[in-house]
Amino acid sequence: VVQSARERARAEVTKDILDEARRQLAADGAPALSLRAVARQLGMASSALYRYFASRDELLTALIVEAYDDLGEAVERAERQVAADEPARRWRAVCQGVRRWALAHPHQYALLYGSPVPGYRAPERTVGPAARVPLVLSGILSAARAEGSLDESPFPVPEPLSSDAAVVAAAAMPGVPTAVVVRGLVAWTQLFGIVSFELFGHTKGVVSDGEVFFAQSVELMGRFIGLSMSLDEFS
Amino acid sequence: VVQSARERARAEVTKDILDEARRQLAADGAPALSLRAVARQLGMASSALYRYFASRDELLTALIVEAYDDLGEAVERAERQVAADEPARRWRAVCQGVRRWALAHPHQYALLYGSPVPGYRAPERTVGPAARVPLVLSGILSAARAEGSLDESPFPVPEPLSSDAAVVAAAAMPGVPTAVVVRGLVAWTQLFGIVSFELFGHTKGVVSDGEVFFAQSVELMGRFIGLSMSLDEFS
DNA sequence: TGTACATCAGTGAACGCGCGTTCACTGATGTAC
DNA sequence: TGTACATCAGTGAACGCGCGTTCACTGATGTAC
Repeated sequence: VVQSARERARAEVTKDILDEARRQLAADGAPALSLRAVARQLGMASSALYRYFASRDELLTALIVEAYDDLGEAVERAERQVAADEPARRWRAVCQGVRRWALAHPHQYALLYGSPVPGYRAPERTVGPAARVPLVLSGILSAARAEGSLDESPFPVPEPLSSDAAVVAAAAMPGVPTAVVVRGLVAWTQLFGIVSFELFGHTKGVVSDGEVFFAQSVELMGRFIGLSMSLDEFS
Repeated sequence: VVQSARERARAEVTKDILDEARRQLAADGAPALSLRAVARQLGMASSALYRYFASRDELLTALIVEAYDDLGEAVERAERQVAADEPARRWRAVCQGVRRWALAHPHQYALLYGSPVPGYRAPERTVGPAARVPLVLSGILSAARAEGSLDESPFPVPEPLSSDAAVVAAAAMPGVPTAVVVRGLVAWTQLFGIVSFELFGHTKGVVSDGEVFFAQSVELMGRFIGLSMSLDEFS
């Protein structure tokens, strides 16, 4: 792949812009991010940025995609470090991965999972990256089910319901019963719920040790899903 | 209580300002709320607002307190409409109350439970109103425990953990075992997690019917807590 | 290999807008004697 | 009951700031013959 000087320069400047935008996002949060500030820091005219991003929203979108991918990669990496045939450990690794990434990147987490930016509509290309964590989770469920270690008994779902709401999610987990899919979705919302609450300050004055509470939550929700979470493996 | 004309006028103008601010918040979201726009709508000079609120942050705080109280009241009202000695129904009522309020007031919900406003620190006086929903939840747990209908078996918590993290929350529920308190906290984070996900668009393309999924979630988490959720009572 | 033309990155000025907050002031309401 | 003074709501101008986006332009890089 041969790149002309122009192409190389373009790639480099694009990267510089993203780097600086990411830095400002991490430092001051998404609402404070401005094209002019980025340009100023890079020593270029603010109008020059329009050669690279058509608008502020496009820059925001690039940062969102980046953040989803960064989170997805961190979570996938964490999962890869435990044995593939031990769903309980994979579940723990994924949950801890999400929390750790969130604590390390609070403003990017808020950009992804906090209040939607008013007037901003997420374009199609954020969907794929946003699906990485859910995909990892459904992989764990599928694997546990396949190897027969999934306890399907604890929580039967009233029938008229189970058939309905989770159709789309179920497509990612062929063979997994709908009742289990629903439990997985509930655990998914709980995972991000607890992380958001900790990060956004809602557990202040309620929970004394966020890390310990989170670890407990992971154990409990793991069992809720039907994974075999042996107590002695818990560290 | 006799009010001078001045006092009456002051109370009225204060109310007008809050009404208009609430209207703009509900319409465009917190980031778009500006003192100048409020003043403009009321036909007064923007500087006049400073006789009533020392800064934009103070106005925001007033709106936050108001929103917490509105949510708290809605939830308490919903709970009061079911029998006090049926914890399962109370749990359902409270969850539905939270979701309904959130759907009816998305921007206020986002103000309370979305990304923290950068640079804004919530003052003490938001703490009480913010605690209303958690208090209602802990009341349900306490009542269920007191009447002996709480199943404490399903999820034992590893011991080194249970003693630690939930001390503060446990104080609101004397007599309730720590393991149960932790389960309650987990359910609490799940409740707001699922509502946030629905409201902020993270279940789009995953869940087809938000209402049905939520109802299932409520049943499952009710059982997770240890409440006796009889299937046939489910509507 | 050299020339003519097209493409493209970057500039700097400008448009049009909005914001929070301060300050000296006017005039009305309230209070003390 | 009437007067002198203090309190307070509201005004309008100003400060100082920042923003996203457009546009005509320069000058360098790339391309076709």
